[in-house]
Amino acid sequence: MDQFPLPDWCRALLDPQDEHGKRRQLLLQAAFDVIAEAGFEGLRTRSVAARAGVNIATLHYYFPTKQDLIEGLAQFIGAKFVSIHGPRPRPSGHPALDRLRQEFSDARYYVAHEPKMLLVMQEFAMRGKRDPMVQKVVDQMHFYWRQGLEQMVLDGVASGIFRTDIPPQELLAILMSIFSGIAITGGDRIGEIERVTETWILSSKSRKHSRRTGAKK
Amino acid sequence: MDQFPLPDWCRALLDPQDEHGKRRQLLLQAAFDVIAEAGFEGLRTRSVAARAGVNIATLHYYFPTKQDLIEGLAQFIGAKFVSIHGPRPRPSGHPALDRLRQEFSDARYYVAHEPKMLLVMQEFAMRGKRDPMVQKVVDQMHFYWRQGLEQMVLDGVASGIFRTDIPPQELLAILMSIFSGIAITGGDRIGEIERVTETWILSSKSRKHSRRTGAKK
DNA sequence: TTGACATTCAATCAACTGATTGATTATATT
DNA sequence: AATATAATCAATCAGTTGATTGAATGTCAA
Repeated sequence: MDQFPLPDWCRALLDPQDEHGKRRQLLLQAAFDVIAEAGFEGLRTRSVAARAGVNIATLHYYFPTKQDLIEGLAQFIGAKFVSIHGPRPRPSGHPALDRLRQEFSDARYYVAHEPKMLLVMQEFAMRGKRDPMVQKVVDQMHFYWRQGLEQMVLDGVASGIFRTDIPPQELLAILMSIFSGIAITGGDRIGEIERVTETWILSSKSRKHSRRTGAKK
Repeated sequence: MDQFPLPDWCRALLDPQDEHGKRRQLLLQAAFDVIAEAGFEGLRTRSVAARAGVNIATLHYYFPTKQDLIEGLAQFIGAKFVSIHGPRPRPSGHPALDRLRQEFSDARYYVAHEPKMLLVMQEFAMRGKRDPMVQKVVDQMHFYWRQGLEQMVLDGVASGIFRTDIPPQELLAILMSIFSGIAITGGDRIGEIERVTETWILSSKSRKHSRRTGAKK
């Protein structure tokens, strides 16, 4: 959505200049679609080639093995994930609160406009359990996400906008659980969850910020 | 662990008398193990038969098609899921709080002693998206779980042990998100999450109950 | 014993699947 | 023009996979 600072490890994948890179992306997008529809369970190199409109041998020209294709796609969606965001919430004057609301905005955006992304992400998270190369990328993304949230929590507690009677690490743990839960439960009720989260996490003296004027459509 | 009241739809599956039923369960357990190790992605009828120590044709005698095996397993783990629980928490005098702590106890127990169960459950949840018959069973379990939590929330709010300034449906939504999150994030930090949850959810006048004397090993 | 039924398995089938081969075409370089 | 390189594809291979067949084995009642 907006421009966010991207981590180093994902820049190269998102702006292809050469034909070779574009062709690669076409195949990766095809693989993405196939997995979104049929899961890893139904991922066939032939399906990917057919969807991309190329011969099966051409696919193997760009990705010598199926595993190469999968690892390439892991990088691809990893890069996409950190570059796609929901609309920025109206600034509240408190960076930590803005960051929290951004997280919910992202969640809403993915559920509404990029459901395939969440689905494929889940597929990769599960595959990672049996595929070290995939797990590496998953861990990378998870670390990046966790780091951002941790910074938010520390900032929020330090600045007094978040309640200070709960250790930051505990806040971080439950927030991560909440957002992970949203991603898999499909994300109905995000509105309710956001309201409760703010009620819970904001310090009593900062409750005046607790509600925005209206929800974006 | 303890005896819990079981819903009707899962009794028949758990106490086999006849040889036929036992053989069936042996095959289902084998399928469970294969999925736990390789996911649906790696589920092969031959692997299941081999692990059960029977001929592939014998498997097809009990489960004419692979789909039959999968649906049978869905019922099987559905039944197991409602019958396996963590140890009962020490009674606090408040049913709703006991129920909440039971939920965390269950979460701990599954993470520590039945990690395969959580893994396979996730596999089925994902497969359900492309398999209506599986989804039916998944929905059944989800509904059963949700209903129990909803009852807890309503009870907790009505009895005043839970804070009353948050609508019950919002409490329910975020609690489900939290527990879903725990199940997939692997469940480290359950202790922290439980502490924060109680801090958040208990009404101010009932905080004296908020901590137990010690955590079970 | 005989016959009906349930259970098991070796052998096999047809379709699928990841990957390779060898030829062909397009583009760029000398 | 001649040569090299990149890209593409039809055809094919070897191994896999869900499922079937038909024979063998066991069990129990008549």
